[in-house]
Amino acid sequence: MSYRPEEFEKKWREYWEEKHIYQVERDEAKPKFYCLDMFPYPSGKGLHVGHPLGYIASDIYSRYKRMQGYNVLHPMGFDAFGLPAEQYAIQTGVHPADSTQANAKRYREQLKQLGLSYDWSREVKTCDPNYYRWTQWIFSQLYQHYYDKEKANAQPIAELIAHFETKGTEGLQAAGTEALEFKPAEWKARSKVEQANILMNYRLAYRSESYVNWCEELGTVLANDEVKDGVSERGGFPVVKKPMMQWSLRTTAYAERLLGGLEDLEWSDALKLMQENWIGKSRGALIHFPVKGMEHQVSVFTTRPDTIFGVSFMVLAPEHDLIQEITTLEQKESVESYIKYVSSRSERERMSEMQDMSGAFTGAFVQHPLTGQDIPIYISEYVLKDYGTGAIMAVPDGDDRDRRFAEKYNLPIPIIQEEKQDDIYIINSEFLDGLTGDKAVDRAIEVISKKGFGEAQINFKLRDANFSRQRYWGEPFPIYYDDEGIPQLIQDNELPVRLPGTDDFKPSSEGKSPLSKVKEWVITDRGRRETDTMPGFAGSSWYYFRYMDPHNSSAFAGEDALQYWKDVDLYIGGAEHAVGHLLYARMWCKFLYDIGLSPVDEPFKKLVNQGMIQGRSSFVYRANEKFAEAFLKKLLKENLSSYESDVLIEGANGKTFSADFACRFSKVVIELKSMSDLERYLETHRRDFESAGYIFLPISIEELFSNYHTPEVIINKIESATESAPLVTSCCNTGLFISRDMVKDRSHVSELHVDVSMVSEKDKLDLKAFEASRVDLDKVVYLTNAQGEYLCGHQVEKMSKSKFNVVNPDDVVEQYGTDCFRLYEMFLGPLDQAKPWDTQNIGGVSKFLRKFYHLYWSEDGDVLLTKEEPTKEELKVLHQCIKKVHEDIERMGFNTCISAMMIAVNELKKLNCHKRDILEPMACLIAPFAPHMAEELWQVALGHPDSVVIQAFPDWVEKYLVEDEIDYPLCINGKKRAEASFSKELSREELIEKAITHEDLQKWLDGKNVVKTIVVPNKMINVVVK
RNA sequence: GCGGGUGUGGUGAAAUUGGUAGACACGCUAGACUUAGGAUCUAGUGCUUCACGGCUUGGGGGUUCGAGUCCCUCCACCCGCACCA
Repeated sequence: MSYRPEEFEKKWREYWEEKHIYQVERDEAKPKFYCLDMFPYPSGKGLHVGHPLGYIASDIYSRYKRMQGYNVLHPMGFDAFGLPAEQYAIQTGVHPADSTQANAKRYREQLKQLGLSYDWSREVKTCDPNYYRWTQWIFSQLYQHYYDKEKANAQPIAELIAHFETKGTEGLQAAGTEALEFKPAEWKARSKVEQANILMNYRLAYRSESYVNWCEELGTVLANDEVKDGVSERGGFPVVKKPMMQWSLRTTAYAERLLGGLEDLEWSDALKLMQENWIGKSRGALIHFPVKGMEHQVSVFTTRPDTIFGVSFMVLAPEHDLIQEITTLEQKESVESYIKYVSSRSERERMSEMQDMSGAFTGAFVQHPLTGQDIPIYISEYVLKDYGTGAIMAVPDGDDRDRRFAEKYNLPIPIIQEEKQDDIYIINSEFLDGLTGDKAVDRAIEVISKKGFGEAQINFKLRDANFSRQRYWGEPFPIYYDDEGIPQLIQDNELPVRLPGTDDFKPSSEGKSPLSKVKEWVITDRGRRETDTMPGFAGSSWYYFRYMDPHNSSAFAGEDALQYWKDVDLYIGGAEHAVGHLLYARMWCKFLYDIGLSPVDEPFKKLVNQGMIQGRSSFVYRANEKFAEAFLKKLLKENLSSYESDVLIEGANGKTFSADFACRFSKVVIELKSMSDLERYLETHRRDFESAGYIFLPISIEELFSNYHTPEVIINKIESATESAPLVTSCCNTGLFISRDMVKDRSHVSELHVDVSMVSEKDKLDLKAFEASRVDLDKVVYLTNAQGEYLCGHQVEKMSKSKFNVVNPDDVVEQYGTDCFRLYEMFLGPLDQAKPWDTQNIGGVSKFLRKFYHLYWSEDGDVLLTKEEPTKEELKVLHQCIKKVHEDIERMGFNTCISAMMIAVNELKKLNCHKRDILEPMACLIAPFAPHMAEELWQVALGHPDSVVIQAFPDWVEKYLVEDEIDYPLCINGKKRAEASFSKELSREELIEKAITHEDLQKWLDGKNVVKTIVVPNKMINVVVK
């Protein structure tokens, strides 16, 4: 009986499930280990091969830890609220609750099929009312706290009110949106609404009118990390900045701690840097410039206060509050039209025209606090409203943008810096002259603060997170508005505020949530409910706590559970969450820590990003003849003579081609070294060609190949493709080269390359001959026929449904078995590296499993195991393997673990070893990687009554590893010239003696003097000669 | 523009602190035994040379007895951020 995973894998999965073997409870006697995967959003099409990479890695690690005696918490759940389900609902009418339910079910099945050791009894779903009840509860807590900058933690709002009543804002250290100032008496005199507004200025979850990213197409506001390149991350729709009344989280209050906390985390430097950049701390000064002839002042933040003598104009963001008040009558019109122009522009437009300076003069001036000069105030969109103070002092000699602006508007450019020996010195700046770098900055701040028109300041790029979404499928806020419009919390005992059922998910026009249309829900006795919902990151910001105690109905997690499980020891997931989820989750954790609920202030001790598994997308760019000719002319430049000739010339591998063919083909390949070159070329010139009336149509060719077998059909299909019906695909293959003539005349068949899988047996092409003539089809292929010409090629890119390059793991599992799939994903390369999915190596892994299996069983199904004493050699093989696997699992080097086991199996096979004493530990060793086979070997072959899952992971014994003889490379001047095996016991001198007298070295030593000898014990011997 | 990463055979990739470059696999070549469902086994396989040898970790330079690894410099690709004052 040979290795047939399909005959036992399912059996063991059922066995594990029946025995609840992965179910975990608190156990004070054992050390805990919390190993977490980033929970998936259950999208429509199920898992693809990229998903499981991280899951398998964390599963191997969890199983390893479990076998080492840890109490391992390894849960899974679903991030189930979010935009796609709702978009899908709008298109199809399927309620998000239903589609989410169905998708989650499918994900669960697929995950189970991968043999992952999750404790499913702890599953969480963010859209479950028993879950989001606590999301709402945590929101309430945020709402009821503010951030005390002095104590550096969150404090109850009641404290703030007490402070206002006794001291007003005096000595107040609360993080707020705006700096407010009032006396206790003034506070008491304020109306309820005014007081509520003041408190809003400090709450950690607050409502305010702010400039937000508005996405018309999605009908909602988006957080900064949900906007990429000026368009929405989901869907790629345009985004504009727009003032709106919105809920926000005061993430900025935690900026310093979010930055400082990174230090002790075991995260990759790259990831830490991404967070650091996002938080964007910078040191500088706040400087106030009095506006001439008015009470106002323009405050600016600058990191270079030492350039203050170089200021020649000021710039305000077009949204700056002061503009209305300072603009002179003469300038009013131009300022207003400029503001109007700016507000009409999308983020995309602003970004693409970054180099062009635009602006308007307000007519107002500030007075330079040191020189007394009049300095004009401009407005321009290059100054951002929400960074710093929304205004800058422009120093054209220090800043490139300021210089460009000055040049455009003919403003003076005072020279205040000089470069000498790689250092930049300040000049023409009185007391700053001759200073450089930090010294200059410090001195400037010193003088500025002494003279009282500014002070040192720290500034952050991080902004408060927008927390409102005008969408249906999210957590409702536990908020209603009373008669006076003051937001009021819904009491804890009334939670959850359930999401009402409705069939109308379309966002209403003026930026209102679909919930606003559910009248009977919105209107309550106490007032109108908040109709926005929370963003996707709300539920995912604390789910790691819920797994600790998922069924608790009186707390988000019980104290005992929190104390025991504490934090996540290992968190595995994609780098796409580097600044979104991971930052919010850290902030929520810090907040819960501040209010005494979390025992830790950082949730994820160690974090590993798995690399993306990319898909291989193939393309055909179709062009009519003119396009192709133009394209080729560009590429071939002067070579057009041969392009049109019929002369046969010699191609790459001594094969002859028509010049026509060879020229096009090889040139295209040579000129365009990669698909991205082609992409870039086409992108750059696309518009030119299109405007000249050429057709330009990207088509994927895969589906053609999977559905149609003959080249004729392929060509017909390509010809019939139109822009309205682009051809799309779903499988991987290499490229192809076809011309009409080649198809007609089968003698050319050697130049026709088609992937084997897409050709039926009788049409099988002469691939060998083709391979021999192959230039580099993987890069670019030129395709031509009577109707037009095509460029085919493929590109490695993110695996995604929209790119038609998705590979489904089910197919692979069905063909090779779960264990093989698991091993293969790990064997593909280092965990953290991005790699294209490619099944070409999978046979090797499958072979390895078979060999492993047949150490225990013969092909005929006889158990081969013997009770013989293992030899020294066999023990060495085993223990070397154990050691390597141990060490490599610890550093997440799963690919090399598998290599090590392959080596061991090859050696054991060579030794014809079927001894229990060797094979028992081997079964345990492979258990984290291939749990099904390990279980089969452990229980059936080895005859144990219990599961391999709970066995101890084998340990290596050093004495089996020692060698008596060491193979030394013998080097002359660092180059290996011979090899010899010497006893371990030999001294340095003896080794040198033996080396120098070694016969293979004599010809290298002959006539030379030995200058120096180097012996690295157990490693090498080097003789330096002259 | 700024920040980070990567670059090793035909391919995926190995190589604690500088110490035998290419482990382990795929593919390929030859042979064996067979022939059915992806076979298995043996040998070979970085390039080059008849050979001794020479060359080889993106290119160039340096430190060292010895460099994939350290330093300088240039190039290519990938990722993140981006009028952040």
